Amino acid sequence: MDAARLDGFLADRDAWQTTQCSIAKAMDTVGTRSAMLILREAYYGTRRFDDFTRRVGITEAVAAARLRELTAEGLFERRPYKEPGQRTRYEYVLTEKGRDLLPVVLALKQWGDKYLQGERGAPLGLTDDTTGDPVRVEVRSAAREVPLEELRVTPNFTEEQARRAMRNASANR
Amino acid sequence: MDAARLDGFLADRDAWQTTQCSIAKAMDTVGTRSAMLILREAYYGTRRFDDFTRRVGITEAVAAARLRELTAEGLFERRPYKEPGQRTRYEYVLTEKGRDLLPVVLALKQWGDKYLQGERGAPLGLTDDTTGDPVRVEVRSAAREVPLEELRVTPNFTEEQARRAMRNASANR
DNA sequence: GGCCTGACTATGCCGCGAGCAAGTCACTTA
DNA sequence: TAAGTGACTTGCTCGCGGCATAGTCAGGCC
Repeated sequence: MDAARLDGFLADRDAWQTTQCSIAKAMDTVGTRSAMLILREAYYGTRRFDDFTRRVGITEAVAAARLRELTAEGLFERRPYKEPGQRTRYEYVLTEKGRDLLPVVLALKQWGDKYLQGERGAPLGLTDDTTGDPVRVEVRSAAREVPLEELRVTPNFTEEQARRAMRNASANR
Repeated sequence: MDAARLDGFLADRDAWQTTQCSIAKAMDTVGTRSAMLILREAYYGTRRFDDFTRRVGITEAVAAARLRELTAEGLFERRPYKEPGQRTRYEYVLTEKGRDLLPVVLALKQWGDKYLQGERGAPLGLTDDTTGDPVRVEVRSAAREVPLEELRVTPNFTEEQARRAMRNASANR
C-alpha cells in the first residue's frame, strides 16, 4: 500500500472521523491565495500596507481585509512607527505564529517549482546563508527523511472518544 | 531584520516582481480546502469515490469536481479495478506529483496542531515507523534546520528579465 | 489654506467553492 | 424483471474572495 500506516483502531477508517482536523482548521484560517502571498512577502521583508498590495499584486481592499484578519489571528502584529517628517503609521510585523508558517509556504514553492514551471524551472532559489547549501522542505525524523510509506499515524485520543465523535457527526445530519 | 536575505538585485524589492510565483501557481491548483483534505485522505490510504466523500465530509458533487480536477492535473491516476461479483469501478491512486504534496499537507497539520487546537493538542501524532522517532516538517539544508533569518534567496533569472517583466506587468494595467 | 500622500473604507459586481436535493446510469443480485 | 448500489451529474442557492472605481481621513509641506 502506497500510504501511511494507521495505528491500532485508526486502521479501520470507517470507525473514526477527524472532526478536529488541524489541516482543515489551518485551511480555514490561512487557506486563501492572498494570505499565502502576503506571507511570502513578509518573509521577503515587506512590512507596509502599500508594499504588500503592490508586490503581491492585489487590490487595496483585499490587502486591508487580509491583513486585518491575519493580525486578528495573531500572525502579524500591527506596530506603530514614525519616520522623521512623517506622521505615525503602522507596519505589519510577523509574529512567531506567522513565521511558523514558513514550512507551508516553502513547501508550496518547492512543489510548484517542480511541477508547475515547465521548462523554465524555479524562478527563485533558496540556500542556507551560513553554509551555502541548498535548502529544502522535508518530512523527517531525527535521523532521516521519512517517505510516506514509512509514516506511522497514532491517535492522541481513545477509541471511545472517536466513537462518540462519529455518533455526534452523524447526528448532525 | 526578521526576514530572509535577498541576493544581489533582489534586495531592491521595487525593482522586480514575481509574475511566475510558484506559490501562487500552487495555490491556484490545490489551494482549496477540499483538495487538501482529499489529499490527506489519500495519504491515509483512501482510494474510492464514496470513501473520499464520506471521510472528508463533503458532498458528492464537490468530491467529483475535485477528483476530476486533481486527476486532470496529474495528482491522481484513475485506475479501473474489479472486485469479484462487482462491475468494474475506478479508484483514485496518488501519483508522484500527488505524493510530493505531503510536505505541504503535513506542514499545515503541524501549524494547526500548534496554534489552532487550544488545550486539546494534536489529534493525531506522526512517527517514523522504522525508527519510532517523532516526525516533523523542516526547512533545512544538508547539515541543519535553517531559520528564516539565515535563508538566502537567489534569482534564477537576470536583472534584465526582471525589468522586462515589471514593464509588462505595469503595461497590463 | 490648499495640496499631496499613505492608508484605508465603501460600493458594486463577478465567479467559484460548497451545500442540499434530486436524478441518472450501469451493472449485480434476488 | 425489479430492486439495489456505487458512482456520479444536474440544478439550485448561498457566501466569500477578488477586481474596479471612488471616496475618506490624518497629517506634513508649501
